[in-house]
Amino acid sequence: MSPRTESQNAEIREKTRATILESALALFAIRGFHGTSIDAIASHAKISKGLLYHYFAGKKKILEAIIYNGLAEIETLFADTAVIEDPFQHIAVLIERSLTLADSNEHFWRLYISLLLQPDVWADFQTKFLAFAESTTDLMERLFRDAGVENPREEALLLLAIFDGVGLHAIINRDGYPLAAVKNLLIKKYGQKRLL
Amino acid sequence: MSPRTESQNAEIREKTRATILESALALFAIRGFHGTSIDAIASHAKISKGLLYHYFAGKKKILEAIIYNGLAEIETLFADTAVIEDPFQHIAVLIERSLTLADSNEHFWRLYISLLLQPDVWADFQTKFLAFAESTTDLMERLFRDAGVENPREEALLLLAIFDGVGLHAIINRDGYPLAAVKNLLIKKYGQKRLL
Amino acid sequence: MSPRTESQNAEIREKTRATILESALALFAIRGFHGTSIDAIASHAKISKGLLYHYFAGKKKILEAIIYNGLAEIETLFADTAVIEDPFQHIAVLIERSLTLADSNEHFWRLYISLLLQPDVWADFQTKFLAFAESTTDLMERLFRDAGVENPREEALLLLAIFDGVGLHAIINRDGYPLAAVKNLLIKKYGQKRLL
Amino acid sequence: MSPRTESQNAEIREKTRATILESALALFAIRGFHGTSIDAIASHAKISKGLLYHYFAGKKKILEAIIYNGLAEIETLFADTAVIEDPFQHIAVLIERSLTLADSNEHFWRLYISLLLQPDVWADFQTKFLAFAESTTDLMERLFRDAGVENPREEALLLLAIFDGVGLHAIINRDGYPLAAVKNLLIKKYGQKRLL
DNA sequence: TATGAATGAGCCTTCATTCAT
DNA sequence: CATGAATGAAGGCTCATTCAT
Repeated sequence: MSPRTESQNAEIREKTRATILESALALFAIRGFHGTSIDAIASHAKISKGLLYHYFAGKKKILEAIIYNGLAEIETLFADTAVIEDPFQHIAVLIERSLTLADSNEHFWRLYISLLLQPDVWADFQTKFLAFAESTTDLMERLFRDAGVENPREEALLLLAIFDGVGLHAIINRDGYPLAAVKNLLIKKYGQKRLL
Repeated sequence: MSPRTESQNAEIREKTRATILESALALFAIRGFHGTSIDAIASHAKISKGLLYHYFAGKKKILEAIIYNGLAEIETLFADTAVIEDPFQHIAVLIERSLTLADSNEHFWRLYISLLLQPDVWADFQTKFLAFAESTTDLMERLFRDAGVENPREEALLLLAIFDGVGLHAIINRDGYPLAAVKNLLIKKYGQKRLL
Repeated sequence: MSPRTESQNAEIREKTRATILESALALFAIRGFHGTSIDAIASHAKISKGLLYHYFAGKKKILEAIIYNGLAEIETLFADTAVIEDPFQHIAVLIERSLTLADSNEHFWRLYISLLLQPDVWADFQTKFLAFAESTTDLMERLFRDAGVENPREEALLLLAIFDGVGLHAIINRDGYPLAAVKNLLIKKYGQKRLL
Repeated sequence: MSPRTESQNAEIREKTRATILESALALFAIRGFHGTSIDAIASHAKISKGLLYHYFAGKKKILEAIIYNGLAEIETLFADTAVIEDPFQHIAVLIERSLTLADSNEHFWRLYISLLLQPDVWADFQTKFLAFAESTTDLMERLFRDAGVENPREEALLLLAIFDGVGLHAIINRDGYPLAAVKNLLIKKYGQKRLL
């Protein structure tokens, strides 16, 4: 057999890497970082332990890659909302997308909250996240201020807390949670001139 | 010499037991269940590993005792609010107490959210908690209905999500979070006839 | 209350000591020396661990006392057979008593065979036992020689092996073993002029 | 570099597995199951503790494998005797092989008797063994009946007890035991028309 | 005489990581 | 690129023994 071409190899690499990350995320999310073994990840990804170490230097590096990817995805999701001019519509879109995110990225969500609660696993992440949260809060505060709302800072903090709270409940209750109804209620409350 | 009296022993046992539970909670909260070793708990409690097993049959039993105590404490906190007649005042008191709880019982709070997110550790807890959540939601829904609010079920779900969301943020940000201001905003929004 | 008299104390001591030894024997016999914990012995004897150490300096000392008692009992059992003059009758009585012993002292029997097979537990015992076996073999050999049997040494070794073999099977099969029938067969074979 | 071929791995596994079983048997036999640590087995086999668990899921599984192998070996040893037509010769061959076995498989022998005496370690084995013993007894009874001997059942039970009794003594006395002489005596007694 | 809290060494087992192929 | 055998440290748990009362 002829050897693989370089681009074939690159493709394989990328695919294997993705498989590992998906497997690790699925397990970390449900069992936690310490509760997930390298063996379990390799099994889930259907590769050997040795190969896994070819792709990632250690368990923590896998976690780092997951977080990196996850945050990037989130940033992408919100990147194009900046062009929305009307602050109320902007807020409505943020509500819509945030809650959709919790629904579609359940695993990442579980992991990310867990990591925030247990800073011991990876203190770095704490810092990185707080920076992200800070900038999001600032954006939201600006929107509320532009909308002429009283106490824009507190309203911003509250709405962001609502995102996490609703996301949390939606994930925990899973099938039983009326996410759409709650989302609508929120949009009704926030997506118009007079805050309810 | 005569042996210790039974009450002397009971006192010793109660004290040591409490120390162990406190130590375990402090560690579980920050490092997670799997991330906390029995050794660490024993060291923190300043007792030997062996003695720890004299008090608890295993790591999981410690967790169970912590959860049991924690839930009992929470139920106590809300037990006497039933007598409040005015639904708005009732809601205001619930807001007040819930958020105070997150602040004062930070460790339990961290642990409890983590457990909900990682059902693998103790599936039992999931069930027990969902029942608790269900009954709380029902109570809250009734209050909103009594208050003549539209969509009482969704409003109830939302407010409970807010409790957890704000609690989460308060805990994560710790010193930087203006919990009092957010609490006031909430009370202003919910503690009066016309929901804002 | 008046203090106990010295003789009352002595009585208590003797009784407690016996209880401990019985409990230990029952457990050692079934679970083995290493498989039996001090805790288990104390529980079985319904006394505290501390008290147990008042009576015996350690686990091994308990074993020693058990062996000592057991061997003494066996020696007693055979002591008065020396007066029997007819070698065939003598042999018949030895068969009778040996096999009865296995039946009545099951626990000691189990323990004693186990110790012989696992000399590591207590090498001392090995020596002590071999001496006992040697003297028993000599006695038996003399009986066979007096009876005019060919190969008295080998016959002696064989008969003693039969004792242990039958005892072993009787114990292992317990209820299902026709010990009486086998005993009769043996007495028929050995208790008469012409060996069968 | 390419990974080891499957057959290379199989060879390694088989070899290491055998080493572990041999080491474990040697130690279990002398010190008993509870008296033998995993550490001791690994040291004896000159592998790491971790590797041992790569091969066996636990201490008990090692024991099971040993028993399984041992019983298979014994069954092999007796499998081809069925063709012998003359019952006396058949019995003589069984005597020969049984006692040779005790001599050559000393370790397994020690272990197997110990396990029978201490059913607590592995109750399953008890059952499995009793079935084996039952079928052996049936075979032997048939032989005695074919040979026209009186009380064939009791004679069968007795001879099997003799196997175990002589084996036991041969093992305990080790170098000092005239196994050949006793074996000859037995063959003289049993290997001919008129039982002695 | 009697109790049971307390200790620490050691045991069984798991797991992140390395290495030979 | 890929495998799985191998290691060693650490984790959960047990247990003989000591000690204060």
